[in-house]
Amino acid sequence: MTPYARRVLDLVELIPRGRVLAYGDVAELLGQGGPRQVAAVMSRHGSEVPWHRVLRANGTCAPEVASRQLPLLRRERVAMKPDGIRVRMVHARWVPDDLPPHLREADPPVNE
DNA sequence: GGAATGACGATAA
DNA sequence: ATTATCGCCATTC
Repeated sequence: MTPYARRVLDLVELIPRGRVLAYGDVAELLGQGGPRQVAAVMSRHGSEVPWHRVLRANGTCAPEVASRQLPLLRRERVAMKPDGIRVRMVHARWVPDDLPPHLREADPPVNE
């Protein structure tokens, strides 16, 4: 398990029940990597965390896991669009007010 | 160390 | 609405 993967999982752990983040949101909050890097971590280690609270930016689930993910989201009463397969990101997206310091940057600048 | 990979995202057609 | 293209970047070959 790489240090980067560790931070991704630590952040996903913090997503409250009933709220979600896009892969890209996780990357941006960490200030490192991108959506695909977060997705790669979830693919390998997702089972260790509330993986179902991470999905695509447009509110859809990754096709590979949609059949398992959708019921879990509904069970948490996550706001869905009328089609029932897309999350209303504008309502369900989690906006953390303060994030633990250790999730910030991998190598903090030793200077400045 | 360079190339390939990929639970993505934004945009264009 | 759907498909195609390209950028992204940590990890893995």
